[in-house]
Amino acid sequence: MNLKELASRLGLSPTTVSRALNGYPEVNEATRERVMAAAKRHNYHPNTRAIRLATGRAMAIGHVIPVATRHEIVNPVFADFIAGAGETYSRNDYDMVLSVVPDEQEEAAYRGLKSKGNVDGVIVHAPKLNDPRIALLHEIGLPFVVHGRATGASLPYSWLDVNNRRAFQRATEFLLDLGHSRIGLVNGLEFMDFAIRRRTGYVDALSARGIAPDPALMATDEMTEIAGHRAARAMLALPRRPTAFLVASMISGMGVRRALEEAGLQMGRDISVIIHDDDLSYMKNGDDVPIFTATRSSVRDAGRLTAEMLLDMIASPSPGPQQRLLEAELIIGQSTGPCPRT
Amino acid sequence: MNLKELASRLGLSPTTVSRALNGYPEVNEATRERVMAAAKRHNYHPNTRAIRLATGRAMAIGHVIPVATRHEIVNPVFADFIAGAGETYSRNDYDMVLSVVPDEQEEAAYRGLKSKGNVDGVIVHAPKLNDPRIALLHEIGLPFVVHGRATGASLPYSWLDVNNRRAFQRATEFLLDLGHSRIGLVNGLEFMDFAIRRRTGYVDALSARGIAPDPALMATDEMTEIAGHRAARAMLALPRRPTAFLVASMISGMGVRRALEEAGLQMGRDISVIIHDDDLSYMKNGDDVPIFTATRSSVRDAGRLTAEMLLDMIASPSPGPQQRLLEAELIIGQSTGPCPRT
DNA sequence: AATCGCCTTCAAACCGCTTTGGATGCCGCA
DNA sequence: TGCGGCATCCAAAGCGGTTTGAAGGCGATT
Repeated sequence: MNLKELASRLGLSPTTVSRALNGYPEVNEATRERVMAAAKRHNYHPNTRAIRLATGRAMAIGHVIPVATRHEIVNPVFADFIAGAGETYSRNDYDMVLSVVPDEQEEAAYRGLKSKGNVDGVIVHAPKLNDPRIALLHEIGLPFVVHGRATGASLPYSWLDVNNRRAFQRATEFLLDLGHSRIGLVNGLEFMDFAIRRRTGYVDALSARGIAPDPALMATDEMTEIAGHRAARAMLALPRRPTAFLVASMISGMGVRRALEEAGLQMGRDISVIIHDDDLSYMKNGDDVPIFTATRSSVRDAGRLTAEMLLDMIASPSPGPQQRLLEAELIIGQSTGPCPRT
Repeated sequence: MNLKELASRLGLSPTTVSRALNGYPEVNEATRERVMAAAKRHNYHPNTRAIRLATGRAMAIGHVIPVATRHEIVNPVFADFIAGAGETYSRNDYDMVLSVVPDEQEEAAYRGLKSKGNVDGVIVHAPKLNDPRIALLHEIGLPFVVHGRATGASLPYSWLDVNNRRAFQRATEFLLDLGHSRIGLVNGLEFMDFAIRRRTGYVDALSARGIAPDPALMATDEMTEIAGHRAARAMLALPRRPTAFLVASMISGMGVRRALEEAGLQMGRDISVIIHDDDLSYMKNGDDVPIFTATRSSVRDAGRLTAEMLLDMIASPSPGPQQRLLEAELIIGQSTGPCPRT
């Protein structure tokens, strides 16, 4: 069942039927209702491919996911972000198209999306220091919003980010207030923008109290259980071990916890841990009482909001970029306590 | 730059240019080369929307992700499966479109995908006992492949699955051979097809040795750290606690490990644990030596293969369904050992 | 020399919708 | 009575490709 057939059944022209269905004013209300009823009765759904060609809009948003032969990126946070963004798309009748490409083909993927007209815009994930994608997308003229920020970018761009610096600064201060002064930072990879900001927050908080950051207490690696474990174990083996850890993610946190348990230390009593909690749906930080004290910010909400921002931009392009900074909450769990006297 | 313009620059008709670019035989080789060169020079990429309308094919595969207000589903396995499938799509110039919809709209989502012509086929995730989606997709005539199987389905369908029953049977036998006889099963939700099969494997192995399954040793819940911890702790509190655990996932396994550590039990010595390892890229089971003894099967490979199967079916429709059963490997890690004498 | 057939190329229809630029009919008003 | 204006509706021209049916050119066959 297509437009033409529906129109002929109704004894109307395709023009009128199209307008009736799309809510244009120049059609008689009685006619409109007749058309709507017939459309429903015959289960008519306009062909998306035709709409797209006729309107020149793709009604789709792209997400390019570079996938290295080396691991990284297919990160656990991604699934929840996508779920959030996807909800927004569904509500607005947009499609979400994912391009999974080897990372050396990332640029080609963006260019292809634009020149082949597959999408109306893209969301940029996991921005890095001096991320080249921002200049690239400007050049090819594809609307985009970055989830996160890219330190070093010279061009203006739209973004939505969590205040990572502030979150880690507050977490550090919280630990300092509990009497901890040797605080291990188990950070993500520090070419990732968020990791840079988190370290800054940590360093700033220490410096503000006159504590010089100790490089031996600052680890940077992938946010996996393995890496978290490795980093924590190394720090616990130091002559003056840390009395607290600040950890980049829930998963790293599990590795840290494993190291603590191996060392016979009880979390929350012998040693304190704060993690960053993305509030992942399959990796909750406890039921009622949080396991870990954490800086929390829902990455799923971020997905929802980032997508909304992009759809807004596409619907009503404005000159300047849109930007939004979310604050993480600091939630108190069972993993922190006063620094034990030594 | 579009076909018509390119054609006129070359002094050819759109027909010829189109055929030259698409490798049709009825065009002079010299002409073809001239066309190819011009296309490259002018950076011509055919408009996807036009191709789709003209050919009637969407060149896209859909994945419907129902998202409950309650948790579940946005599961960690999903990201890796998608990454695998996405690789296949990219290689074949297909788009991957994800529909994230509230679960009560799942049926409508499939119908919409078909009637609006957004996709050429879909992949069905996480099949349940008597999954209604199979009959639905048959009815609406959308090609599909199921990742997993759906016990109770009466219609034939294509699927790719891991031999979950066999994997858990072998794992159970392995533990039995080590002298364990009280083995706790920390399973996923048992309306999920894979969880049913795993339990069957476990029960079969026990029965074959004349051991009656003890309901107190069989837990079923979501595969989260929290739930794994809860289940293991409950079993460890039994008068006759298990000496081994068989666990549905890496993440549940971390919860189990936490329970063991709380109970002061050393994994691999005091108590054995086998998990199922989906070989997730961000949640590796150890570097060189596996942490957990595990039944392993890469869900990313599964994604790749499932997508290939679907593309095959679309390219050359055959009457019968395609089916493929992968075997999991049993890899030995540090979490298992002989049953300690009591 | 006329005919046949192959190799190339092209004009035009088509995919299913949107949108422009009228057309038609009717009412109100001068 | 004549005409402007409004409310409705429609024919046809896109959108940018693919594909059908046909035609021109040319060497080979008879």
